[in-house]
Amino acid sequence: MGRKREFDEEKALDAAMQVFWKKGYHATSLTDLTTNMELQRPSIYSAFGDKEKLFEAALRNYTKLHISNIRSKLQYNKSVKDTIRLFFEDLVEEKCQGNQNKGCFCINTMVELAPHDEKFEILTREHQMYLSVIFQEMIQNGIQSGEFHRDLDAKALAQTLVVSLIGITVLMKSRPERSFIDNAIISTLSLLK
Amino acid sequence: MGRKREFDEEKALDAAMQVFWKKGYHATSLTDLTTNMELQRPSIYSAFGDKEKLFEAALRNYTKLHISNIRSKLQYNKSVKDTIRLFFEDLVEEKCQGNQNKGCFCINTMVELAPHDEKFEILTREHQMYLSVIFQEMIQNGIQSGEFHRDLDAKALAQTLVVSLIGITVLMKSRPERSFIDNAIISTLSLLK
DNA sequence: TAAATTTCATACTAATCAGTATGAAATTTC
DNA sequence: GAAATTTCATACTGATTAGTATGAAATTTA
Repeated sequence: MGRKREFDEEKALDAAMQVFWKKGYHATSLTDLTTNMELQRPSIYSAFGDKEKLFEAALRNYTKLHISNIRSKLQYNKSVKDTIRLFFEDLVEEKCQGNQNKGCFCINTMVELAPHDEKFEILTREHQMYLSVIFQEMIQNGIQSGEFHRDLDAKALAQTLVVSLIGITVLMKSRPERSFIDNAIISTLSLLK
Repeated sequence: MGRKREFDEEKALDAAMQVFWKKGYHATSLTDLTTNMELQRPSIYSAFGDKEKLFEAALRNYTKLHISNIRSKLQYNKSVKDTIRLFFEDLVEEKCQGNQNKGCFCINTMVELAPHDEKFEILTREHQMYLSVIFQEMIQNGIQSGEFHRDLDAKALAQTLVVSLIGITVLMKSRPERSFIDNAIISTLSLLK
């Protein structure tokens, strides 16, 4: 019964994600959203609730995509260390180029909203923890296979990688010299041995 | 000639700095500013220009204070490594407590404004570069005194410390387990040897 | 003391904000 | 095909936004 929805909810959410990712929560207006989602206001409100609900949905959409993206980039091939190195180098490469310096939506939200809203404090924290677990598993594989020393602290090193990842992602927003980032990557990866 | 200014410009700027530091640029309204600066709108506009000018003045005020703050915390005493360790541990301690998770004003701005305004891209980048130079000088001292290996890359390690500092400062906004941060500090400092 | 000048407080502006009421268009169920 | 139901577009709401015009209060120069 009733009329059929004319818009693709998933596409609309992706568009919302892009806008919030680029501009953040407060700098994004409903007008920005209607323009980019190609939807009228009532459609947005009926499908996603208010601005904050939409933001949360967009962020959850992002973290899900982000995790699967990272998982595929970290597919085990030969050396764990080389895989991680390539991951970091790719990060620098893609963020330097076309990608207009949006950084990581989750990190942006950690800075903008986590201190003011427990919901986002938890959401962003759990995402980072999840990332550290992925790194930890990789490092453990490296230990098992003999690539790394037996007495390496996989958990601690994985958490260090996450801290480094955040630092690099944030610092790149100020477009520092390439070598600044490269040096940080080299030093950090030298911990894996 | 004319009436004397009744307010302390420096105090007003400090108050503005606190508000922008806590809430960021977009989430801070002129009403927030008049309340916290205890000034009427026309007084703010005549003394500092518009909202963006005031923000820039507040940020410059912050970076100046921040540098002198860090310089005093990094006063050389005995071991360079211990001094740096203490610096990072203090950071965790103070940000965990009373300080209501504001993080670093400069880093917050790097995330919120640097990608959208070249003026802030430059300002925040230069601040981070300045910090790395301070670390670099310390590490060079450590090499000179024999505390560190002769072949340590002081510049690269200093830049790594800055990346780590940023990562930790940002991650703490999501209030992760204390050990997460502690592990990152221990690992990163293990590069100084 | 009088004129000149600056600060400050009130009250305002036009624009934009998030969110919604209303009714027409479209589709389904009966 | 008629009634019921849902979506969509237009146009609106009251609140809040950044920024300012105006005049009174206060101080200085002459």
